[in-house]
Amino acid sequence: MYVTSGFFLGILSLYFGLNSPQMFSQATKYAIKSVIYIWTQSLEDRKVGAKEIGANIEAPEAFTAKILQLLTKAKIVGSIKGPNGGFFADESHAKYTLKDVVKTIDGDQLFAGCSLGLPRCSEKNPCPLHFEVVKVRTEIDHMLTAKSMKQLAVEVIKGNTRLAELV
Amino acid sequence: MYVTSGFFLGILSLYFGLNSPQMFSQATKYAIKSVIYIWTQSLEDRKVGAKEIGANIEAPEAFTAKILQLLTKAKIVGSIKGPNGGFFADESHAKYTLKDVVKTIDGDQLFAGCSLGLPRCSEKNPCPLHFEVVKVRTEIDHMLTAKSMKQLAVEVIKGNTRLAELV
DNA sequence: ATAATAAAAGACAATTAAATCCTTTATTAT
DNA sequence: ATAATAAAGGATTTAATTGTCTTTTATTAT
Repeated sequence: MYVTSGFFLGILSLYFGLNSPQMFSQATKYAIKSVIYIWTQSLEDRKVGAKEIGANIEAPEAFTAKILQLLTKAKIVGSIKGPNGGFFADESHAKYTLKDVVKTIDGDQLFAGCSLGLPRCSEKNPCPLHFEVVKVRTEIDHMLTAKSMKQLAVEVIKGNTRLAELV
Repeated sequence: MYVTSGFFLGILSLYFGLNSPQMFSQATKYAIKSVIYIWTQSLEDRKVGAKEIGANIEAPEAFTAKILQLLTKAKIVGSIKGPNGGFFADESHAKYTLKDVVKTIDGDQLFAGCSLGLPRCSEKNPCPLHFEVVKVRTEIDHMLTAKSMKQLAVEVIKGNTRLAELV
């Protein structure tokens, strides 16, 4: 009796299950870290390029550059082309919070709409999770609006929090 | 002067941005609704097939069947093959909550790990969101453990909540 | 025993998100 | 003006998630 050619295929078979949906998309995580990093540098009067940002937040440079385009278009940070250019933030950007960043990249589905996907879920017509989700969203809203991106950067500068692994 | 062939391509150009990460993956949403639906029927002593489940929770049948396999393997519901078979839930399944369902399909990344992806994020070494995320997760944990799947089904039977659109 | 039923399992296709690469545009220093 | 720099824009690739289809296995009624 011979071992069939399909023997090893079983090992490679795709395990369905074990996804990993998290609070934020990967793109939003990079966006949050990028904006905070830009602020840490702008508070010391340095403009930064996509390459430097990617390196400091441990994110792929090209993908980070795409995300920076969206953040710039949304006016959450500023950018200047050419030599001595780069991304920066100043007082005109000081009002923005995590919520603005998250909405720019992921949209508002973390805050709005039924968590089970029912089109007409409401107080009067709730899904099984409706009222508990309202409470969770209250906390999410607080998390995303409590501090400005600038304030979050100050904490990083102080060494109280960090954007990447320590070496 | 002629309109170039690429004219309409611009319209089709991919907008980067506007993703939609939500609290739960689509698979988990179907899983939650499936288990609650199975319970509503089991409480009236009916076993149900994947086809009926898919129809009643407004989910694709074949995909729902895959999810049911995982739920069955995790012993969150029971199943019996063959004529008069189907999915069901009884007192041996009465202890399970939303948290068990979510963990089975999505894993525990909604509750565990750094929301910004830092490998060694902790109280002593926190990311900028760490302490706020802890508070959000307390609420998420409450939402997912407050009631058993059976209790959620009772609310649906009573007409207090629902799993699909009303007609 | 046999046919019918329904879940389990596996392979595959489509869609969306993540990531990369190449070209164009704006700016600045020489 | 020209070369160098850096963001903006576009097209494409890769990977993960979502969704479908077909075959196999277990069970039950005839």
